[in-house]
Amino acid sequence: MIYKQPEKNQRKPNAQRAQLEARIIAAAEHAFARTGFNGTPMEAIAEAVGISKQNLIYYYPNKENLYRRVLQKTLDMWLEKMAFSDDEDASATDIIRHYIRGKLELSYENPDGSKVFAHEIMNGAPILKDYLLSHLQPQFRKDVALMKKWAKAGEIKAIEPEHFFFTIWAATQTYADFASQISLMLGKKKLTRKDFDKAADFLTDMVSHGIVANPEK
Amino acid sequence: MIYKQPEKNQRKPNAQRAQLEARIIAAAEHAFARTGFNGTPMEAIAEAVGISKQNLIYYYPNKENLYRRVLQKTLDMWLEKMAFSDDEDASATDIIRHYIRGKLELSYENPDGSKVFAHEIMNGAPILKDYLLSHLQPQFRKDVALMKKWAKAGEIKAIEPEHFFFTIWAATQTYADFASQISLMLGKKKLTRKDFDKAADFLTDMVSHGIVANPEK
Amino acid sequence: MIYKQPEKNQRKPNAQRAQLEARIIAAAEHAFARTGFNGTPMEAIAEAVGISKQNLIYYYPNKENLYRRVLQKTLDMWLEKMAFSDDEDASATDIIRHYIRGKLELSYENPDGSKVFAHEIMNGAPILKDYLLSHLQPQFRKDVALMKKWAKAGEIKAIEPEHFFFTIWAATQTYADFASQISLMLGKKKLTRKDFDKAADFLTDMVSHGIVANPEK
Amino acid sequence: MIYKQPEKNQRKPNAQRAQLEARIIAAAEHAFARTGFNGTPMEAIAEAVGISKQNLIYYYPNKENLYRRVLQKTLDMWLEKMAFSDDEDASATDIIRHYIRGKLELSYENPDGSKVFAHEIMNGAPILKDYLLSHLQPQFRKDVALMKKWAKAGEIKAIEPEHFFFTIWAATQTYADFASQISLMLGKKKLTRKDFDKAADFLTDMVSHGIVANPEK
DNA sequence: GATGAATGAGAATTCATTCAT
DNA sequence: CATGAATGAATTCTCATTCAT
Repeated sequence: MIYKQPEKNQRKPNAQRAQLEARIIAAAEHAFARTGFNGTPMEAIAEAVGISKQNLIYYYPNKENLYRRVLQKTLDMWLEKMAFSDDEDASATDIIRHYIRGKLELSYENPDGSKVFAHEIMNGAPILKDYLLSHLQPQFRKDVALMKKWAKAGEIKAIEPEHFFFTIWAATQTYADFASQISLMLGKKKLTRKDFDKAADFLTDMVSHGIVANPEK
Repeated sequence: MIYKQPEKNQRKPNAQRAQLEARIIAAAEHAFARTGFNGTPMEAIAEAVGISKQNLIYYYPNKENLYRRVLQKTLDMWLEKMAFSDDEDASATDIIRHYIRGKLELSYENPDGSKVFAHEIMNGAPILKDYLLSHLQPQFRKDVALMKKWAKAGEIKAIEPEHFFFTIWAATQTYADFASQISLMLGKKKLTRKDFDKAADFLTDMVSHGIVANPEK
Repeated sequence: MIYKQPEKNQRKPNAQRAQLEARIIAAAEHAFARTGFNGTPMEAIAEAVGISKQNLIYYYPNKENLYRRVLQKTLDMWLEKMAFSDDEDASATDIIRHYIRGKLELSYENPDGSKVFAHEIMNGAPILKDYLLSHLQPQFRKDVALMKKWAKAGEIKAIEPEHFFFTIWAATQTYADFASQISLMLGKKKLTRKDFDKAADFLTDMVSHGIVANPEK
Repeated sequence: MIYKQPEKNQRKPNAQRAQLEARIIAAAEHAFARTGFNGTPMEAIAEAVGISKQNLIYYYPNKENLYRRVLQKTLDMWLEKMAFSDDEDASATDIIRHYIRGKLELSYENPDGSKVFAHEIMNGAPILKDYLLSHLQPQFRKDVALMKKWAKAGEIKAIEPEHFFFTIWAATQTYADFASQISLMLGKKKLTRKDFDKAADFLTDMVSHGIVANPEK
C-alpha cells in the first residue's frame, strides 16, 4: 500500500470530520495535479479548502502522508481499470473496446488523479515504484499473455501487446493529463463528455481496423 | 516567443561560456523534467552542473527566464515535428508513418524536453498558452483539414482527425514522459532505441489497419 | 492612505498581540529612522524587538507593508500638527507661536517618525507623494491663504507664507532629524525637553521680531 | 579627514581617468543622496555612470571608501560655509545675511551633498562624528561666541546663538534635503534659482525683524 | 478540537568583493 | 586597463512543522 493509516489518527468516525477530510483530499488532489508534490505548498491546499494552514495540518500533519493518501485513493480506482475485465465469454474486441471506454471514463471522472499519477511517474515514481511492481506489473503481464493467446487464436493480429497497453494508457490518459492543450487546440474552454465519447469512438475504431482506407500491407 | 534574450546579457559569444551555458540548460531541463518549475530549486540545477548556486545565478539570474529558455529550446525542436511534413508527393500513409516515427525519434532524443512540456501543460500551460495558440493551433488546423481532404479523397477512413492527433501525440510522448513506468512494466532499467523501434512498428501498424484480425464492423 | 490593512491579517484583537505589534512598530520606526527603508534589514528590527526574524515575518510578512504602517502611524500624528490650529478667536501671533510649539513638541515626542518621514522625502517620496498631494497640500494652501489675509489685515508683514512654512517645518524638525549633530555641537549626549523649550523660545522670538536689534530696513 | 587617499591608488594623474572618477563621484553622491550608504548598491552607481559594476570596483574597490570620498568632497565645500565669514569690517547684519545667502547658494549648487550629509547625521553620524567634533564644533563655538559679543554690544538681541545656527542650518538645507516636498507643495516640478532667492529674501527679512507687524513684546 | 505563536530549513535573489586573465 | 568568472554573506520571503493553549 502507498498509504498506511497512522494509528494515532484512528479516532471515532465522525460524519462532519469525514466530510471535511474528503474535501481536503479533493483539494489536495487538484493542487498536486497541477504542480506535483514538491511544487505544491500545504497552504495552497488549505486555501482551496477554505481552512487555515494550521487546521489542515491538524487533519493531515504530514505532507507526504497526505500525498500518499491522494495517490492511494486514485490507485484504488485505477488499478482495476488498468486491467482487462475478467469476462470470459466476451470476445477480444469487446474486451478491448470495453477497456478503452473504461479508461476514458476514468479520465473523465477523475482527471486530477490521472495528473497526480503522471507527476509521480515523471518524477521517476519514487513512491509508486514498489507498488507498480507488486500490483500493476502482474496484471499487465497477465493481460499481455492473454493478448498473445488471442493472437495465436487468430482473434487479433500478431502485435506486441506491451505497446498496445502503453498506447492505450497514453491515449486515454491524455484526455485528463493534457486536457488544457486539447481544449486549446479544439478552441474550447473545457472538454465535455461528448469529447470523451468522440475520443472513445475514434480509439475503438482505430484499434479495430486502423484508419487507412486500403492498407496495401 | 517564450524566451526573450535579456538586453543586459548580450555579451560577446565565447566558446567556453557557450559550453557551460549549454550544460546548464541541459541540467535545468533534466531537473524541470522531473519536478516541474515550482518543484525544482535552482540549487538542484547548480549541483547537477557542478557549480555553486551563486555561479548559476551569475549565468541565469532569474529562474523563470532559465525555465523559459529550456522551454524555448524544446519548442524549437518540437514544433516542426508536431506537424505533418510538407512532402506533396507522399501518400497519406507515408506521411502519417513518417510523422509517427519523427515524433518517437524526438521522444527518444529529447525525453526531458517532452517532460518539461508535459509539466507545463498539466499546470494549465500558464506560460505556453499564447504560444500554443499562435504557433501550434494553426499547424494543427491545417493538418486536420488535410486529413479531412484525405478522407474525402478516400485515402483514409472517415475519422475525426483531431483525435488522431491527440492519440499520436500521447502515444509517442508517453515513451518519454512515462518512460519510468514503461521500463518498470518491461522489467528493464532503461528504454533503448529498439524499444522505440518496436513502438514505431506497433503504432504504424495499428494506425494502418488496426489490431483486430477480422473486424466485423 | 499609505497603509491598507491586509484582509488576511484581520485577526481577533488580542491584548498580548497588540502589545507585541506595537513594540515591533516602534522598533521598526527606530530602525527605519536611522537607515531608511532600503538600508534597514528586517533582521535588524527583529533583533531590536528581541524576536527571531521569522517571527517578525509572522507578524509582518512584508517589509514594505511594515514600512507603510510605520509611515501611516507617524502621518496620523503629524498631519494635524502640520496645519494651523482652527481657533478663530486667536491672534495671528498666538496661532503661529502655538504652531511652532506644537511642531517642536512632536519632534520631541516622536523624533523617529520625523526621521522616517525625512528619509522618505529625501528619496523622492515614492510612497508618500500622492498622500502629500491629497492631504498635506490642501492644508498648506489653506494656511498660506490665511497668512496672506493676515498680511492684508496688517497683522503680519508682507512675507511669502510658503517660505515661512518651509522654514518652520525645517527648524522644528531639525531637532529630531539632526539631533545627533545638534547634541554634538552642544556637547551633550542627548537633547532634553529643556533644549526644545529653548528652541521654542528662540524660534517664537525670532519669528515675532527678528534677532537684529535695530534693523534699519 | 574622512577619506584618506589609499597609497596603492596613487597612480599617475591622467585626464581621462580623472574625468571618469569625477563622474563616478557625482553619480555616487546622487545615489547616496537618495538612499543613504546602506540603501545604495554599488551596481546602482555603476549603472548611473554607465559602466559595469566590475569597472566601478576597479576604480573604487571599496564602497565605504567611495562613500567617504563623497562625504569629503561635500565637507570640503561645506565647512567653510558653515561658519561666519571673517570680514572684520562687516556689520553683524551683513555677516548674517551673507551667511544665509551663502548657505542657500550651497544648497542650490550641491543639493545631493546636503542630502548625503543629512543621511549621515540621521544615521547617528557614525563616520562623521569625530570630524564634526574636530572641525565643525570649534567653528561653531567661535561663531556662537561672536554672536554673544554682538548681543553684548547691542548689535543683536539677546538670543541663544546656538539655536540661531540650528535654525539657519535647517532652514537653508531644507531647500536641498526636502526639495521634493517643497516643490510638491508649490506645485512645481523642480525648484529654481528664483525659489532660492525668495527663500533668501524671506529668511533674511525674518531674521532681521521677524514677521509680526507690531509685536507687543 | 482548533488555532495562534514560533521556528528551522530552504529558496530566490542581491550585493560587495576577490580572482584570473 | 578592463572585464568575465566566481563566491560568501546577506536579505526577503516561503514552507513544513512543532508547540502551547
